[in-house]
Amino acid sequence: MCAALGDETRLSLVATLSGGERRSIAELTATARVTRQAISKHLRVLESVGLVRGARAGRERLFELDPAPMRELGDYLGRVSAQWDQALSRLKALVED
Amino acid sequence: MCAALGDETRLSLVATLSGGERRSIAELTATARVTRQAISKHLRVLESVGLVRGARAGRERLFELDPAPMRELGDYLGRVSAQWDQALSRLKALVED
DNA sequence: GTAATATGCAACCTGGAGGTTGCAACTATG
DNA sequence: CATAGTTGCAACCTCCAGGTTGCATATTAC
Repeated sequence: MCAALGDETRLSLVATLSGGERRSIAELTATARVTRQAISKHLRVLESVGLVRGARAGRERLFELDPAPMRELGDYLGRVSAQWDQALSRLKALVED
Repeated sequence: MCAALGDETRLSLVATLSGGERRSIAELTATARVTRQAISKHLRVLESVGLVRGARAGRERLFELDPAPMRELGDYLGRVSAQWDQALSRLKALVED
């Protein structure tokens, strides 16, 4: 269930899109080492998770990064690290005392 | 390459072991929904990554959590979240301005 | 010694993620 | 309209993590 960014190809897609400009599937394929179909699949996954938005524009389909979930991810990491701090101090207390 | 805690079984193993007491494979299997062999494999993986330590004790093999990598993980999360803060402000600047 | 317990080892099965290929459909351009 | 470019759809392939089963090995209990 590596649902999102565990994959290298997918991560590089997000990295490319984090440039801020909207890219077509063909463009995104150009800089990748896999088939257009593979890219297309990944984009669909990323879109279904909400990390990315795609919209038709003429005969091509332009994708852009959706910053909202990124911000959520930031908050999440913040909360998680806070929990970790607590968990770690508990663990330390348990082990080092 | 879901190397460590992405898996449910493995995560629950760590959770159980975070109780602090050393557990045999049989004990760990008792509370799990999979075979002893599966548990054994998971423990070997966790051991190879350094999250867990196992040592023979008579005819059984007792496993305990190794807190050190957990602490490292905490530090790591801290650093990552810091990087995220920076990345997010850059992203925000890019999008919201 | 013998039986029961706890583990190790090895072969095998399975589902799904990541890729590819081939073809059909739509759009722009001349 | 014909043609080239961009995408969608579907079938197929391969690899491997997670599991299972069966048997061998060690250790304790009797």
